[in-house]
Amino acid sequence: MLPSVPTPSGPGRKRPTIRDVAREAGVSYATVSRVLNGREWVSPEAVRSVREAISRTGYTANHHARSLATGRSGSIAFLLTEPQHLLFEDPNFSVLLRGVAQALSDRELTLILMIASTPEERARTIAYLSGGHVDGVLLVSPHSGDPLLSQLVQAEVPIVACGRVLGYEQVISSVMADDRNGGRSAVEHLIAAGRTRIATITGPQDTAGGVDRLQGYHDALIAHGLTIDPARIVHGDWSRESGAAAMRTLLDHTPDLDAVFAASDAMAAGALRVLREAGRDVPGDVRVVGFDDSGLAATTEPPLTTVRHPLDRVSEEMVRLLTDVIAGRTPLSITVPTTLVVRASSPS
Amino acid sequence: MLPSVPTPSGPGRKRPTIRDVAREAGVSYATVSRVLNGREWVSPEAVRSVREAISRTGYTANHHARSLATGRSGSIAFLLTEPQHLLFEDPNFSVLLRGVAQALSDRELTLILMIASTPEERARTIAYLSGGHVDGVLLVSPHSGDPLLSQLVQAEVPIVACGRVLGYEQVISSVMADDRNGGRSAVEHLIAAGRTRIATITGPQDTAGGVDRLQGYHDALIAHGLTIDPARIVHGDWSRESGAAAMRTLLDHTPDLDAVFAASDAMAAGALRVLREAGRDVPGDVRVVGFDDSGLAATTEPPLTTVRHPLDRVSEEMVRLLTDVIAGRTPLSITVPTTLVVRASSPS
DNA sequence: ACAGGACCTGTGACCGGTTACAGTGATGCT
DNA sequence: AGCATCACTGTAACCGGTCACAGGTCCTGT
Repeated sequence: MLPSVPTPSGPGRKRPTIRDVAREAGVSYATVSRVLNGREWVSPEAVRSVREAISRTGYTANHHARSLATGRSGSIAFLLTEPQHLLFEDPNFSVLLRGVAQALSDRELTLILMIASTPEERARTIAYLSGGHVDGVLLVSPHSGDPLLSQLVQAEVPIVACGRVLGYEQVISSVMADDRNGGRSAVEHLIAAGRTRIATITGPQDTAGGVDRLQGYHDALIAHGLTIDPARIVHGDWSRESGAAAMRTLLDHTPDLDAVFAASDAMAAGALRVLREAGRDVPGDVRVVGFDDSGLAATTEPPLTTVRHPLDRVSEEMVRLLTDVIAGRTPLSITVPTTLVVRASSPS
Repeated sequence: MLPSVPTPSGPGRKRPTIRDVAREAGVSYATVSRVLNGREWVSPEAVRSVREAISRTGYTANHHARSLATGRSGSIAFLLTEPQHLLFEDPNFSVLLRGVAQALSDRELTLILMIASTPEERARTIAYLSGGHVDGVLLVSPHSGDPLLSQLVQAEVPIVACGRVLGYEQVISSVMADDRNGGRSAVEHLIAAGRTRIATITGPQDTAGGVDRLQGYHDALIAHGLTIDPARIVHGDWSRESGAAAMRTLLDHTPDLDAVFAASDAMAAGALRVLREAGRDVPGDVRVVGFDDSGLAATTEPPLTTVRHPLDRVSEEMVRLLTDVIAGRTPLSITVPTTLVVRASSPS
């Protein structure tokens, strides 16, 4: 007989429990539990009849009960500590979130999205996370001075951060792109094209990414015997507007520049606009290279040569690392390689 | 005495339970529970000593145990049924997610992000959601034919969708922008500027938004005695590329057009690029109006006049509606008003 | 024949809360 | 004084799972 669609719920019917299944299958509830978890010895007939009873009753396990009994929740918090308007507008953030969601889904883990910007939210978050409701926490670009960090560490929650967390390297695992070599390869690409008066628009210098990408710029110039001119280094905050502002400053102070390395695509896009307004041809007069290879990069005018920030790899590694830490591995920081993507703003 | 920082956890120490607090406070655990939930009669001294014991022990309630006992989980699923690469790249999606996250956080509800694109994911999702692990589900732009919908409805999970769900109006609450009037106001703005040969690039016609915005276009033309020329209506899929393709078709078929209403900003941006390449001046030769007022709109060249899709209102209303449905209110569909944002692509 | 292991199953305690119910003093009312 | 009521508190059952432990078969080896 074809089993009709299981009817897990109906008007007054309650959801079937493991006891209901046991009764249906004519075994004890412990046996049903064993079949469900598949770890111990159960006779083939018992397995079969339990399976049948499960599909007949439309049984699904109650995660809350299971979590209570095992102490494992099967869920991971994705925690945002920055004011969220900054993050949600960042296309990189969306890509990271998507990757993490997928990686967790693949492992049958549940993703809990938490915001901790206001003081009350932060207090609630701490209580929630240290309350053992999640098995681990993924942090996105935390500020190293954030008191939340020390509280989480004290609560001994497994944590993996996106980006090195200065001062917590021993206790918080992290995954980050190889920003330094990425920056270096970007600038070397400009040098290889014969440019020598290369400016840079940096990211915030209190983030590991901002520091490392600038360091890569230094590395490349030094390696090729070029002098580092402080006037050619202007700081931005990752945003398009800050990139535009920085570009104006650069055109004012070092008008003879022949290339720009921007530490984010958004800043590069702002720079491109200012260059166009100033009548500079890209890439003829000035070559431009960005960083991230976000969705933006392919649609600027001209399309942007950029360093690909492999966020899909990063998210996958974050989840892998977190499951390792949950399983007891000691914290670890890993770096994933970047690659240069050449487009029209600085052709090869 | 200043109470030192509570130490909720330490090397071997287990988290304190309600029993530990009761012992500390010298009352029974039922009394602690009563204090926690604050619903019944408890003497002031008992309240005080329990409060003290709680802060002394650093107690936080175990949500799993509470959910098990009450049948309420305090968490809401944000469910994505579309292939997620489509959604995560959409800036509107990020804004909606941010709004929902904030609205849930304000109500002390937890947001669980779920992806249901592959068959296995869908099966897991159904099991999870109908398993009573969440109190409600927020759906983002579900396809009306999706079998997931009927299963969720059958499982009697409270649902609120973003966008009307054709065929489920009676059982699934929804929140949507007033797309029809938004489209109408966009086109009337063009008519008011003296344009008469107005084309439109629509969204997919199997989504409520796509249909309604086109309907608004019809409404405006008819109301002002203009004829509807099928050659001036081309379909897109919301994306920039489809907008560009549609614009090329329009320039081919009705080169005399003097205005375009695109049903999304991304499509409008694609259209702008094609118009510029074709040497048409915007807004001189052709006026362009978009829809959504996404981040994109302010950064196009020229900046885009657009209909503001109030996603912050939408997300707030979705959560409000969902809590109502969970509390037993019958399903309801609501519409939030749109407003025209005038920029350079069609100045006033 | 019987000890011992492999295989399988059921009982009952437990996870950490909520809540129905039964009780206890103190007070108010007749 | 007697009794009902109010204000408060504790006991115990329950939510739906997991798992340690104690058996019970059956087979094998001596």
